Amino acid sequence: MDLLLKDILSKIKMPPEELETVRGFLLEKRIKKNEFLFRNGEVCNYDSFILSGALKAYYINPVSGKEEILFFAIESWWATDLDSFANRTPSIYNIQAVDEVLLVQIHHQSLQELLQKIPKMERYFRLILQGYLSSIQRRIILMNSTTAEERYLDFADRYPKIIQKVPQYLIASYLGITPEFLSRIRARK
Amino acid sequence: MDLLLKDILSKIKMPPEELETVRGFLLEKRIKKNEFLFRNGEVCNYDSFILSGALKAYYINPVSGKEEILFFAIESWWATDLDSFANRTPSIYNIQAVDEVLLVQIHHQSLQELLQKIPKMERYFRLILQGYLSSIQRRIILMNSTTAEERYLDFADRYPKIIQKVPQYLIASYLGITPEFLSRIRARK
DNA sequence: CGTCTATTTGAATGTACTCAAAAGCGGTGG
DNA sequence: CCACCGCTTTTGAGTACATTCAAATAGACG
Repeated sequence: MDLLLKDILSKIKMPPEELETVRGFLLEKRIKKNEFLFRNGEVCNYDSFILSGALKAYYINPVSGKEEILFFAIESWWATDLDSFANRTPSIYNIQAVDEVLLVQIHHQSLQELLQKIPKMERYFRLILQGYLSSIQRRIILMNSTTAEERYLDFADRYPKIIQKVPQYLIASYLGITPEFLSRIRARK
Repeated sequence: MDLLLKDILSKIKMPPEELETVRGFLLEKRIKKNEFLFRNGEVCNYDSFILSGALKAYYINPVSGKEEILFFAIESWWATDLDSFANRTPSIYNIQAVDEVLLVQIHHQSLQELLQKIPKMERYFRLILQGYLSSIQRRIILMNSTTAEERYLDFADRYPKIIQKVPQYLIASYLGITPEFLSRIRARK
């Protein structure tokens, strides 16, 4: 839990007693390998901050019927389907534990109350979103302007921790290529 | 300017006198076809809300040397390089007017003051970011799981206004394909 | 050790790209 | 009003990057 409180303090100023109030809205949760945070079709009720472990978000390609990775999330990241969480709509993807994961969660309803009680937290979440928007935009640029090989090298460079714990066929899926082709890319280095 | 104030009221509650305070932080600006909002390498000092017209954001592919469209923006959208604007770093792309554009702008410094004076605006901008994050994530899914043809049909369907004003080779660039290939796609319908 | 899953290798194929050239189209000036 | 210019779109031929399907290896785990 402290990892989250530290993250908050790194982004906004907050006196200790307010921080304790924030703590009161949070829940710790442990989920086992392969368990789901939520599934396609459910409304996502929690926003989850990762203390340790890794999650994968994926959807099923309606044409091929295969799993496709949307993103991975590791410690210090928030993971949710924001559209589902914020607008109370069924999620279009799944989030599942890659290994054992320790989380801090906040329920949708609690978040509304927290934002009401401590409006400063609006700023915290705005800054979080801002960071994600930059990184996802960077990913779009990468997808449009580079070959699979460059994307793989960039990913390996940027997220070595993920490469270590996640099987190669999931990395391939994240990069938008087949596992066979990723294998060939790695072979020619 | 009213289009923006209406947008704010559609997302958060705000008494008229506060809304007038917000107005005081804003500037109207008209830019001509092909003029730039900012260029690659500059720090982006304004966040701009579009009242009318269309903008394109693009970067130069370092390998091919060609322009690649990151996004288009039309009325009721905010346009900026958020990373540059928020973190005072040089922008990695350009934003240029596709036709004559009417904007409401807020300077980076003014925004800090506005957020201080009217913290409710944190919420407005958080909600804006939330919407963009959802739509950009949707775009990633589309890029990974569909062919160029499906992407074009989806785009044509979703943004008919943009199709009307933007030349085809820019649409191709946005979709991550060559103009020749887009031409062939359209031919086979 | 055997089973199940993940990775690698091979061959044929497809989607999209490159380069080149032709055709279309809109504006401007003679 | 037509001719020409510059720019966009289309068409053609050859090529490259990445996929599919199939089969062989390699690894992990009970």
